[in-house]
Amino acid sequence: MAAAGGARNHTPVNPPRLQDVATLAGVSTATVSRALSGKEHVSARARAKVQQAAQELGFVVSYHASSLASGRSRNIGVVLPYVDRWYFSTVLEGVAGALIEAGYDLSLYNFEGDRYRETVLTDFLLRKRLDAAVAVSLHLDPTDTEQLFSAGIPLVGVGGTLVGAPTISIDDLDVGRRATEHLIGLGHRRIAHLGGAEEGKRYFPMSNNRRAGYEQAMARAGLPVQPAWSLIADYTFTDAYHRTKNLLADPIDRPTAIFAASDEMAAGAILAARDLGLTVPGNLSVIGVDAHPIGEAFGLTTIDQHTRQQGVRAVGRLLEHLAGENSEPTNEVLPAHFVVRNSTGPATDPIDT
Amino acid sequence: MAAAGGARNHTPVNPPRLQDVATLAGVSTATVSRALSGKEHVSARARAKVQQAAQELGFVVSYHASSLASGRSRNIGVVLPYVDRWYFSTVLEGVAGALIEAGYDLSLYNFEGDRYRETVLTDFLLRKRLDAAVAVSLHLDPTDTEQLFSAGIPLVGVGGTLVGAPTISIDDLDVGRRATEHLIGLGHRRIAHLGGAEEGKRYFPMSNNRRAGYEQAMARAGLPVQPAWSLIADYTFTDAYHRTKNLLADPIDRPTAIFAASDEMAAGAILAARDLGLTVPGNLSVIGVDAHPIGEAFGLTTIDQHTRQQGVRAVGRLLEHLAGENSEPTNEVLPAHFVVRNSTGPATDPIDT
DNA sequence: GTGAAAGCGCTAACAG
DNA sequence: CTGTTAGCGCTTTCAC
Repeated sequence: MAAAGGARNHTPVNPPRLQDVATLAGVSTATVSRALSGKEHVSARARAKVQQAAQELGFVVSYHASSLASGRSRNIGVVLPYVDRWYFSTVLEGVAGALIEAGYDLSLYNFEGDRYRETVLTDFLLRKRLDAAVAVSLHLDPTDTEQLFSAGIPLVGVGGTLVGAPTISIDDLDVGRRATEHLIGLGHRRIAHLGGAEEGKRYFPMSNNRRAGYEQAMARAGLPVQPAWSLIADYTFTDAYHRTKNLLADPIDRPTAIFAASDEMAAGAILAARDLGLTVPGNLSVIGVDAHPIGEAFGLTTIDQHTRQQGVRAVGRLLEHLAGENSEPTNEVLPAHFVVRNSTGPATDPIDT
Repeated sequence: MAAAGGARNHTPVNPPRLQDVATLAGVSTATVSRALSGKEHVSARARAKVQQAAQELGFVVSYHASSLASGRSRNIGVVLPYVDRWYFSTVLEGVAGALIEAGYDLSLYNFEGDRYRETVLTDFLLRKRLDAAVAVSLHLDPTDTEQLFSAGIPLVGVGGTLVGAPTISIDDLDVGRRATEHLIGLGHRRIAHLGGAEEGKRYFPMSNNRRAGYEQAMARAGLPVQPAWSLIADYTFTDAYHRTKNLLADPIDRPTAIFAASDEMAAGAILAARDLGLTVPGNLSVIGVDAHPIGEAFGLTTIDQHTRQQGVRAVGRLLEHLAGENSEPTNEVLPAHFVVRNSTGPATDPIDT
């Protein structure tokens, strides 16, 4: 038999059940249930009595019982590869806020890179406790998604494409192109790119697309893309700092501008330039992507991808899906905007003809 | 009646129930339940048959049913004021990892400052779906905690003290004192502090304690604490950058060293100094707290508070508590260590006699 | 060691 | 509009 319920370490009071409220209000449990969940077919009078009684008893429905009986749990899973990185924690803030507003609980599943990928997918996500899930910047095989779908868990993706599910993202190719064109428009011809790695099967092709946008813009302008100037970093400030320092070490043959795929990397690049005695944007222009708060102090020009909003919109899409609307597995593209500060300026280096 | 179960948007298969496994294995549901939850009193043979059958059917227990019947949900709540700030997201990573290892689900509750404080405390936490909760750097009134306790939700705090519950923290007073003494030991006498605000009732007195440690060290060394040099910032890089710039503007009357309560603020201070043409540590020494990854590129001297580990330990403590051990409401102090790089050096400014 | 059976607390037909 | 009544799928005594 189940535990008698009650507190585990203090005043062990038996929490009131729906039946208690019904008795006190002088109605049936069915009416209490309807009244409390805001359903139709309850007289104003009954509703009032029920609310009064529930209030008096300090009643809160048991989610387990409610979920078991109804098949819905008002609980959404959020699956991501990292939580201590800016992009992910910011999307998470957006998702969490939107979920609270909608009255949903949030179950967090962190892969920690690939470490818990299998465990989460196999042991956690399938326990039928989720109404749906949002996958942030994750690459899920059709096998993985199919498994979730057939467990009755609809999915919405953020940050790229996901087979068979609706997704929210920005146009990374376009972002890469616009950032590069901003630099080209300022007269730069020697432009390097600091992007992310492909990262196996874990990620959406975000990094690749921004890099492709860079290459496309360069090609259109008839500019060469030197392999040595197309760097791969791990999206951290420090890694970008070190790689940029090496990149800029040669005073004769160095770029006059850098397009970094994230603001943290862009800021690291700026610091590296300064440590080398170069001025920004005097000797080097730098543009990033994100509108990360650290960019302000660096005077960083960037493209705002409205990260938090991506999370908010993902929840919106999910709720629409749950309501049976807009559940086509299409990709919804969110806009991204320039934020021009002063890390980018006209190319002046005489070397750069 | 409840929904027939099954998928919501693809192949609507009825998920196997415990009964199905029992039938296939030729035993009773009671035996299946025992076997699958690793309990005693099951013959090796029965256990094997059950596991085989469960495997075959792809059976996963329904957490709602299981929780309702047992009163336990293997679900822990994590409550914090922000998730998009480094300290919190890093503690969260630690908590999430430890929880996955232990087979627990994680429900995330983000206050967003104070925005959802009431909502979370009132509407979400009390729904009897949590076995316990960890509160990260949160100030909870005895009223709040008592409410949780009597709802049967044990609590563990991280980052300070919490009335009536076990807590994990570092010794902030000591950290503040050691950081300041490091500076004093290098010969500095004009030392400023960049700390956080008291922030109403939301936070643990972390900021205050680090500041108190600073004041204590200064007093012991017979050094004056100028009010104008005891700055209050919001823990962000950018705010620290601006405040430090103002602080250092006066070339005659300015500090030769700064103790910042976080690495992000310390890094912002370093950038501000450089923008003013000052060298670090030549003209200004800076020390932070955190071991934030950004510190490396800045060569920042800091005190590592092993943030992730605080989260891991909190879960450890919680599991002990749930197992009935070590449930005294005591504070467990974790160590913090110096990481000396090159943002701190001997005081050389002639002004500083 | 194993099975029968009584719930856990709530929801949703269905009948009235 | 409201009450009655089956369950939702599992855990856990209790008897065998």
